[in-house]
Amino acid sequence: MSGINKVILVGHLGKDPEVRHLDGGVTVASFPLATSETYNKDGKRVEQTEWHNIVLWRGLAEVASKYLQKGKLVYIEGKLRTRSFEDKEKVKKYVTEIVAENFTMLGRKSDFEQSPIAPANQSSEAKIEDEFTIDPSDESGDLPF
Amino acid sequence: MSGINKVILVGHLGKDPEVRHLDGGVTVASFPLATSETYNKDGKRVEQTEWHNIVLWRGLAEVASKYLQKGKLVYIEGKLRTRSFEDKEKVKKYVTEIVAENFTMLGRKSDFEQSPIAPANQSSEAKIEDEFTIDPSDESGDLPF
Amino acid sequence: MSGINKVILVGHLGKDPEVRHLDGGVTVASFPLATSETYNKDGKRVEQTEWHNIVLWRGLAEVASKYLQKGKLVYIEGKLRTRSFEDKEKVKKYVTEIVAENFTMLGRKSDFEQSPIAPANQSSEAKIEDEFTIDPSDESGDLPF
Amino acid sequence: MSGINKVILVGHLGKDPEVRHLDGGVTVASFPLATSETYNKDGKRVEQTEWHNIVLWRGLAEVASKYLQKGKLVYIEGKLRTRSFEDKEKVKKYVTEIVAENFTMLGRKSDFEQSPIAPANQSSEAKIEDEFTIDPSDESGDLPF
DNA sequence: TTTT
DNA sequence: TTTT
Repeated sequence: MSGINKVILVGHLGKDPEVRHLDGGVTVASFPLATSETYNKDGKRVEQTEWHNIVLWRGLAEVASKYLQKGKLVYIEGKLRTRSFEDKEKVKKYVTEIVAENFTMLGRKSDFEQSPIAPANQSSEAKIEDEFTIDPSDESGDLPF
Repeated sequence: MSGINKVILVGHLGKDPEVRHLDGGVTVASFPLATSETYNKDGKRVEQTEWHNIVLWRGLAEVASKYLQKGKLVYIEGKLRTRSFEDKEKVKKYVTEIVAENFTMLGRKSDFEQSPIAPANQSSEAKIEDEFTIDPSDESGDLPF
Repeated sequence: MSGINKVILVGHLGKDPEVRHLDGGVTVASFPLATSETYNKDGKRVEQTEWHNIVLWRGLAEVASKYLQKGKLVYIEGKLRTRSFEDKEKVKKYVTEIVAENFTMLGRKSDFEQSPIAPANQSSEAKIEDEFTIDPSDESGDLPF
Repeated sequence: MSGINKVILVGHLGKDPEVRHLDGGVTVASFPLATSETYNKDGKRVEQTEWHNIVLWRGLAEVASKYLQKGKLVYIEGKLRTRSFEDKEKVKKYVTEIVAENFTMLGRKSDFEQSPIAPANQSSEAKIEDEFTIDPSDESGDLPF
């Protein structure tokens, strides 16, 4: 029996993506993402920040490592996964991560142009877009009815 | 510049999916979906139903035509698309549709067993699941960190 | 029986919100929102823009009229509603709208500081936030247009 | 600066909700929720289940404690929150929870009629609905466990 | 610890 | 045109 396990986040990267290449040639990337919420408490603006562990696989990891950097604003869609691991003292611990299924960069063209990853001499064709969507399963065309 | 255009629905099919095969061999399916909302008005339970035009393409259309039928409860994720067309009197009109990107059947095994589309003599291996997820871009495996 | 009818959009306002005050003192605001999607077609970047009719009620309409303007980037959560109306020629037509349930402004603090709606002499206490979330309780009723 | 932190789940309760009344009179409820995913691996159906810690506050906790029980299928919308606590050995640990913002029961009327919480002699007027939506305003605060 |  |  199936269910739904979906997470939608808009926030800023706390660090550059950390990329690893596994034995089978599979790429994995991960980074922390902050989502902040501002609310009034006794007439004062309080900001509460939540940190999320984002994990991306294969093609998505490759694209993330190219385009995402510390500080960037990003929309992420994925699913929750809690896994256990042993720390250095061999104590079993749990982490909950968001396994990304697609992401979209939000923000300014200028952010990308200033970016250290965008070579200064790139052709206008190759310009990184203001906002950039990755969504492999996309479908379009004219509807016939 | 990109954005986000996402729809999430849980509701019942108003009709069996209508399937069409286009010239290029592409399959398209469509059906109406009802999402009902119940609320209290002056102490009485009022039900308000919203009807949605669901459209599915290619592989998703094929699976929908096999497993979905009038009355079934389904979770649908997709995007909004408004398109124009001419009616019989050549008047330009607009419709807003939900182009499905994946779906999950919700409900009971018994619903599927009673189903006219489930042949009585199928092996237990091929039994249609109580709930059934279609999500091509899915990714899993053990995380290496 | 209930269902789920949820829409999530991130896009730019096509116009300033249009605000109306109904007879009962209820405020309604509406504006078009564009969500753009960029994809590759035969090696070329193609941008496809979808336009959505956003409707906001009461408190949410008030806040929208204060903070949202043409061109701003906004996250909107709401539900789909299709309603019929008669055009000038008394022909029955249908529109599908997104009735907003909450929204969050995305973008730059500088956008807000430059804003014509932000008086230059406001105290720092009242400064409009870089991004700003509104999340009141849901609202419904008959749409007056 | 704000962001978006949203979780959407459809799954079954692993246990009855556990309800606590805090000193200030605030009610908190919590329960584990299972979301299962079925996929093909080498021609075999594999089921992977993810467990989520659901937390509900105040009015939402009250309604959950009345209507939700072990085994029920439910749609939950909420936000992620990771908090730290000390275990019995005074070791600092972290848990990630979903703080529910609203929920909808999915499933069959018969489920509710069989329910031990539905007194046999209630009038048909008071019958618990097949599916039932709760959508109060958001709630937050420090979790007491 | 759910569900099929 | 669904479902309860």
